[in-house]
Amino acid sequence: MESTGKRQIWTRPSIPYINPEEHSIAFQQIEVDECIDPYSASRSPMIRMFGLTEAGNSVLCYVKGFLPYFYIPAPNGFKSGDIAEFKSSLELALQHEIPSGGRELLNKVEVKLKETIQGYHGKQKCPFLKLSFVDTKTLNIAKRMIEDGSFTYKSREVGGITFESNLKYVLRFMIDCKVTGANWIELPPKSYRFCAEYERSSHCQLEIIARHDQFISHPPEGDWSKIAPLRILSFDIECAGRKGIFPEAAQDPVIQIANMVTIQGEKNPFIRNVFTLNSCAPIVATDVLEYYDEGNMLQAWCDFVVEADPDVIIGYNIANFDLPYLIDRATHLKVTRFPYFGRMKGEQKEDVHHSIITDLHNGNPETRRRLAIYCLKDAYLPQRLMDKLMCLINYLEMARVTGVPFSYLLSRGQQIKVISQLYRKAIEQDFVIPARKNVEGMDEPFEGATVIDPEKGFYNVPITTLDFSSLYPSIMMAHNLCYTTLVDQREIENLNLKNDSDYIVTPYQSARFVKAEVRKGLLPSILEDLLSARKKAKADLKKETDPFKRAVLDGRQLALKISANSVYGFTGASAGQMPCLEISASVTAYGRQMIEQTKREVESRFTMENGYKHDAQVIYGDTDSVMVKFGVDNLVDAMKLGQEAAEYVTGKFLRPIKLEFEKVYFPYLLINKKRYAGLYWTNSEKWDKLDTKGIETVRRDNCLLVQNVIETCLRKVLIDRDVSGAVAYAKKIISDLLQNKIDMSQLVITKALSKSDYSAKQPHVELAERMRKRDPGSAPTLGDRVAYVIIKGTKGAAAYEKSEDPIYVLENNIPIDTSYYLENQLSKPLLRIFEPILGDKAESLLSGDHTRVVQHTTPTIGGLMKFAVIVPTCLGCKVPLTKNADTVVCRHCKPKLGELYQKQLSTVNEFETRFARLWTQCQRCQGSLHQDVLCSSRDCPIWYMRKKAQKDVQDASAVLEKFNYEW
DNA sequence: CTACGGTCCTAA
DNA sequence: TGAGTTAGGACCGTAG
Repeated sequence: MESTGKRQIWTRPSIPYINPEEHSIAFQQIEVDECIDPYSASRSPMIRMFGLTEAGNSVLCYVKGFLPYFYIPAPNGFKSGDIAEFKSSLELALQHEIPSGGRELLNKVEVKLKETIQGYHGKQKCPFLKLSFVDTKTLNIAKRMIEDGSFTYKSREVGGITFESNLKYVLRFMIDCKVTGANWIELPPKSYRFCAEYERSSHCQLEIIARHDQFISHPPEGDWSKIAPLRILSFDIECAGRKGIFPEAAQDPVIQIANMVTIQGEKNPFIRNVFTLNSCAPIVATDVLEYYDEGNMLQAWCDFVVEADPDVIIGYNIANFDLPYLIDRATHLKVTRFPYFGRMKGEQKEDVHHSIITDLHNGNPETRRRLAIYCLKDAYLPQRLMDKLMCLINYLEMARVTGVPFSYLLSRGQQIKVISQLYRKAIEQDFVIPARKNVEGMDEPFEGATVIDPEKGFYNVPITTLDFSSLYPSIMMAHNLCYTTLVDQREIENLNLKNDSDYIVTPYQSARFVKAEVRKGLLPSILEDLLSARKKAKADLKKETDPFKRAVLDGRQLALKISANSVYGFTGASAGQMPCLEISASVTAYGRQMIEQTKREVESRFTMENGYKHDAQVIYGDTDSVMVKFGVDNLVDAMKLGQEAAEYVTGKFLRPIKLEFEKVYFPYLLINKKRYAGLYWTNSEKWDKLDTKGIETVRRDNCLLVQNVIETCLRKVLIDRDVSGAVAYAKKIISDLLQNKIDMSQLVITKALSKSDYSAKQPHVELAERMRKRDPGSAPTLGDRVAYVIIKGTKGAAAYEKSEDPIYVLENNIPIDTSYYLENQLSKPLLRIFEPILGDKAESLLSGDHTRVVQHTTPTIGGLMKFAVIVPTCLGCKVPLTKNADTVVCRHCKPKLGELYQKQLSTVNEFETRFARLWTQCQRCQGSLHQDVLCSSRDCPIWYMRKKAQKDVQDASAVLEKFNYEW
């Protein structure tokens, strides 16, 4: 044993005595997946539930006996006596496709009274055939044979359409057995048995076999909303990078792996250790495990992970950097057992273990990709870890609310969550859901929301904002919009339905829906459940004092809100599983009417004629909000009127539609549709924040210079109310820019490379192509963000000809086209901000002394900047020196050589210090300016600063070398 | 020179 | 196989 550190006991609590005949077992499942029962002759599908008990024992529960199935409408005149004949006929057809040696493929055919959710047809249940199969493969073949008409029964094609045939086995199981994501499962006595040793396949403490119809699935309510004591491993690696080079697994050893294991709900980690290569000074409250061979260290770490047996593994960017690095490194060192760590012994997976959370970040794919969980470092630790645990809890709550398994939240989209809920609602009322056959081109676009024409300008008076809360969900509830309530003219006549009393006509092409009194829609019920649950969660949150319970509740209310909002998107997803334009287009049509009506109501009520001090004016509005200038000059009045207006307008609409007063902007800068900034007040004492929408500060396709300048100017204007200070600042930056005083990291622009085939030439696309020619390996690929700077080029050259890789620019001393940055990046955003405030005077920003620079940049040779030669200049007086001479000073400055050497020496030292500092910072990008960024992606200002610093060190050292020739 | 389409990214 | 929606500003290149 190389390790000199003491090993603690890390294992889980020992297993209590459990007698399956007498005792029940309850556990919280944290993941559900499917597998094939290796001990069944028929290779039956089987469910696996991973989880842990309240005591913290890990559980793997196999659930047997659940068979996949789907429905078809029973053929005309089908009687229960026909079942046997139908069954053997379909069995025969299946046997023909899948020779199974006589083994049964179609397990069961049953007649069930069901109703399609598609359209209102007078609440009539009809006979459907429920077809259960021995496995999913067979199910899919049967589905195809029925859908394409190749299966016939009594010489007639059967159905064509199938119902619920595209629901995945795992989700089908969960829905039927009322299992939701991450809920508690109870196995009553006599309903389960422990696996025999030979049946075990995991490191879990309890491996159990249960049946699908003999367990209790507890809804996550009351006591069952608790969270089991998850063991959470967080780790962080350090590589011994060669000086100035980003670590590569083939070269650079892992020198340290720091780990913490925390039990969910406990304050402090119960394991803190560091695996180090070679010796390491003791660290407070941390076990130091020293190894003298890297392979041994990696192997020991792997064993540690197996032993600590975490339920969840988190770390800063583990999925993108740390884990791949460790695995590559282990491969390089031939640590063969390495990639096998995790819960399942032997079962090798190419991807990482199921319980590894690669992504705990809400937002778009981009922010998701650069997930930062935390760094196991310094003082950041407790808060960062806490944040990520909260994140984990939010996900658990999302899984519970929507009913999907945990992993779906990371790997699947929004639709599956709605589908899960829809199925759960549908099954209660014996509805069946048609499987969408072909994705043919029915994608007629539909009209979206209204954006009120803005009265652009700078408002130095309070602007009150009124918002409809959950607009689209509330519209669907108020008008009972659903698949099950949509009714056509023919059905209206058949069933003798009366307009207004039985059904309503929506503003979208006269789509009609029956009212809730005739039939309550499924979607409105889902939304009601979600929103009332949210109300409850928010109320409980108010009362709760325990921070963990608060976190659970907050995660819950957030999950409920997001879920409610995605229902509309689901009905409008033309390429999705169940698009319904009548619903989605009616929702937006109502929304358009409502925002217009709100504007009218506010402007006609709050008038001087009605006794108010001023006439109110709606100066802007988007989708579900209106910005109102009541004309008052103070926050208190603006808020009071906002409250009054919200209540007044709410009264004009159907329940549960509600207009709310939320905030006042003061001052408010309205630049354009979807572009504004303002100081945000929810009480009249203190502003909450500077709110910025759509403008350059929040856009990723701008360089940092533009983001920072605009941000600073907005703060100076809106918070400090210092317009002249903002102007002076902007002028200073422009002057700095033109004098090349701006660090290149501020000038890097990044844009996503989203297609492989572009019609128009663009800077990032052209650069990616050029980089591919230079070095296909390191060039950006589809989906990457391409970083570039604009360099000097021939006069009139297009931007796409002047884009260049920032690294290349640094390494080759290529001059930046600063005037491009002024004219094409900075000037328009600055003018847009200052024009509403300064009027025509804003133009002076872009002309004047600060824009006149003595140009002493190197002249360029033609357009081929790559070959530009930097003429060496004298260190003392900057006079150009003769080419090819290995000198640093001209003859006049020779006497000052000693002094200049000292100066150069300190420059080198300075650069080295700076480089070292940036290197530390860059290793994990902590504290990067705006977000957690992936260092290895070229989308990180610190990374460029570090690159630049590295080059500075090299250049300065080279100059220092040259002194050798001087004496 | 203007108009317009392609592209990116954001608001809601 | 698996994918929420539309509105809209801003920039750039190119056709006319």
